[in-house]
Amino acid sequence: MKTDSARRSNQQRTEATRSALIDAARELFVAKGYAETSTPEIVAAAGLTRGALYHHFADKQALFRAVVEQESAAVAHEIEKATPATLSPQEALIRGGEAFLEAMAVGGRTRLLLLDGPAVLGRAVMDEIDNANGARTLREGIAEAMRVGMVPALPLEALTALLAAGFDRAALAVEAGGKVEDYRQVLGALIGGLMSDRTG
Amino acid sequence: MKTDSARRSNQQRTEATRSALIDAARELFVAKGYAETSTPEIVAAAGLTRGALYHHFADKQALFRAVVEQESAAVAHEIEKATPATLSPQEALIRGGEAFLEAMAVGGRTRLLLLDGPAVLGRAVMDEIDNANGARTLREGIAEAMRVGMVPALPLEALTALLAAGFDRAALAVEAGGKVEDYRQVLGALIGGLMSDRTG
DNA sequence: CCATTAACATACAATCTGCACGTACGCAGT
DNA sequence: ACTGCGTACGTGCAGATTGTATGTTAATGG
Repeated sequence: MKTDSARRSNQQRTEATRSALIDAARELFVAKGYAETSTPEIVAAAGLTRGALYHHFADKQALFRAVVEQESAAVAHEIEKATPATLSPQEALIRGGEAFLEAMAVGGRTRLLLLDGPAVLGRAVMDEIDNANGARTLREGIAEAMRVGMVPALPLEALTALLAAGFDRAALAVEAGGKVEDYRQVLGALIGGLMSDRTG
Repeated sequence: MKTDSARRSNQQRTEATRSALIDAARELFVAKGYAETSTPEIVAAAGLTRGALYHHFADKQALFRAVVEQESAAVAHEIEKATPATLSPQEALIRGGEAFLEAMAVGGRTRLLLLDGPAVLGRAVMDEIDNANGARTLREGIAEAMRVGMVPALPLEALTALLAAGFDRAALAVEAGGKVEDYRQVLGALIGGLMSDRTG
């Protein structure tokens, strides 16, 4: 039971090196982008060799996917933390949106999740990852709002996708120097307009 | 003044090979993505050598940018064609949106303009390209609608970006198999809701 | 008609990726 | 505790790719 650094179980070894690789990769992917980051760079930063990398991950893309999944889960977690089930659908949507924008302001999340992610992994994989994390929550929230009549009956999938796209774009714009207030205001107007709408 | 194939001026030579490279590159970039397409493949498809490519373009990325710019201009052109100045702001927005979705349904435009483009060239460059083409038109249309009071006073830049993001996402979703009608309906509801809104 | 330059083709150097091979340590069975 | 095996790596290699430097041909301008 000694937590010695030289004497560790295989399980903790694996855990440690996987984390080291993911963390090092994350930093480089964020700083230089996926394509411009080489595996020698990554393993050097992690204090390992490419042998370790290709033992734990099928290829460079699989490592990138692990980074993206971790990041997506982190964002989803922050959103869930901000939207307890006790909130009304309306409050949940608003708070969730706030939490999303705040979470996406961290480090290089926009680049990982909104730029390189879709291009490297493909939109289908990204949708899958999003769905396993935050997007499902959003869709359910909207469905709930629709059931209560807060929002007109519209194709759920489409509405979810378009709202998510708006939030994504807002996160991108804010990181690029746009004023958060502007985007919050427009997002609010868009959602608010929807709620007082009969257009169908 | 002979348009002989063997006897041609430098200008038409340049024009011809640039087009051949861009066309061949477009097809491969669409089919396999930017990263998975090699320059030997491109020049082989164009019936040239890499010498020609690197003579006309600084690097692979510059060739990709040329492809993206051509595609963006094509989309913008189709939108302009569908929105003559005689239309009311409201009609122009609706028709423009329709035209956009239709134009984006062509070949691999979503991949070029919405997936690989932002990742390879960066969001800033893509914004620049969009602005030089279609986005400016959209912003002016919205500004006009705002001036007439059709749409509440909101930060113009933000509103433009979020609406554009919605249309982008709709184009993506439609290509992925989503029903056009669904997205048109939601898009309409979003815009319609905005017009009958006091949220500000 | 000649000098210059543009428009290529070819050859080369530097990387990078993925895999095959080799090794040492942890782990289960006896 | 000893042994056989699989896991967790490190190392070396082959193929491919990018950008550049060098050479050649053809067009252009004086």
